[in-house]
Amino acid sequence: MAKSKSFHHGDLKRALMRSALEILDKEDVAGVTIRAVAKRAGVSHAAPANHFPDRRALLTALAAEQFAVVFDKIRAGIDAKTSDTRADLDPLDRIAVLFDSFLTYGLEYPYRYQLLWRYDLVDHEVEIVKQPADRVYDFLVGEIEKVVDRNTVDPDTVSVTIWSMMHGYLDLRMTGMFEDRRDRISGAPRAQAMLMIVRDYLHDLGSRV
Amino acid sequence: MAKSKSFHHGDLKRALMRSALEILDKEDVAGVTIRAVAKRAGVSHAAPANHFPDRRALLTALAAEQFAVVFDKIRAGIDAKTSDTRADLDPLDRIAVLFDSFLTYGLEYPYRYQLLWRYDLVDHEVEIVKQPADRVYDFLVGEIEKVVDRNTVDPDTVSVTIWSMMHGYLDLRMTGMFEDRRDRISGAPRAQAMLMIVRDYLHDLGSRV
DNA sequence: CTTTCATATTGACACTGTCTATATTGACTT
DNA sequence: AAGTCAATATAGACAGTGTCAATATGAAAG
Repeated sequence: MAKSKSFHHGDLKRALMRSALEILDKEDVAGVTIRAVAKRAGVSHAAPANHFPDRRALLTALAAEQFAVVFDKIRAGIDAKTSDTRADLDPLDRIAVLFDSFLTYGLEYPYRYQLLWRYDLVDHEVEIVKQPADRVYDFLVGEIEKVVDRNTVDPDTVSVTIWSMMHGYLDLRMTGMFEDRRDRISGAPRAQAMLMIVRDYLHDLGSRV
Repeated sequence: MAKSKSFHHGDLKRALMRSALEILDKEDVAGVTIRAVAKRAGVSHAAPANHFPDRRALLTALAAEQFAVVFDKIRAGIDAKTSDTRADLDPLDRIAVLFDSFLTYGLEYPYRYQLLWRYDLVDHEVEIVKQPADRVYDFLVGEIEKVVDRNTVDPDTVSVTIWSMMHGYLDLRMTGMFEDRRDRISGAPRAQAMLMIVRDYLHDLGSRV
């Protein structure tokens, strides 16, 4: 085997990513310093350099992994609901699962979620990030295209709009923008209400065909 | 006079904020370091401490100012359109102006816009930030309440949804999420198309009353 | 057993924010 | 007009950061 326990430390790369994630579960990405991660993994401050050329590379790898996690969450959610109802879900229900998976993830792991979109810390051009991120987005576009009539409205615009709404809500929540009176119904219930708006909108579009 | 030219430097506080903004127009907020701002203003690296206890305070003051700028933009936009048509705008048009002002600002000054929502760098609890930010948001809520029927849908949720969409689009654009095929119609035209969706949605809501 | 080379360590450098002690200087008091 | 005071600016230091270079370690290959 090539990846188990062999060298000085034994798969330090994985250990570093795990340490980084553990920090990210407690604090802001600012706390994920090379030195802190190294210390937590029990190695010297320069050891990570052998596996990640710089901090950006470490955080990029972490984000890539998490994008994949989100995609798996969506897939699992759809599978679960499908086997429940013993029938294929219609596009609106599948979009609802996407929406729900995303919001659940974001509300449960705010710092992980934030990392995903820190373009100053994560390289979104690199393939290991692009691919899993695309898979999620493409899924949304695919479902929207099934629902929407091209002659009535541009499916791309609808996709961008829904994705924006989803992300915007999570991002703004973390700034505290929606706290206090603004979010009397906060967190998941609010998200459900937002989903209803999307549902209504899409349903209306469908019936206009 | 108390604020013109008097002390060692002469209203260094203003000069520092101007320097910071100039940097922010060229690069990420990461480039807005205390030392860089000080150098640009022609003072020593510790001089800013007399006016801002720490970097957070400087960035908070900057964000506060910019929130006010955005609000003024909206107000000016509405005034302009009102004097054009020589009649009061209906709520949908006023929301359109809000939408447009925000997106124009965000697309023109991406780094300024991003600073507004960096809760790790800006104190959103402090009054100088809260007040101008609230004024913008309250404006949106006020107009939505005029359009929406409380029995059909919760106006708060609609406000949160629209605000989220607006912010989410700008934020995601900067990560590159909507580049390439995803945003063939990019920037302002895409924003216009999104606004259309909002318009349609709100209009339908209105006609259901 | 020796060589080899990926991996890990130590130490250094430039940069950051922030603290302390010191110097400057405009404005007010007498 | 002279002298005091308080606000403002400076210089230097410190701990922390990412990253680079030189060195050490040790598992696997010959």
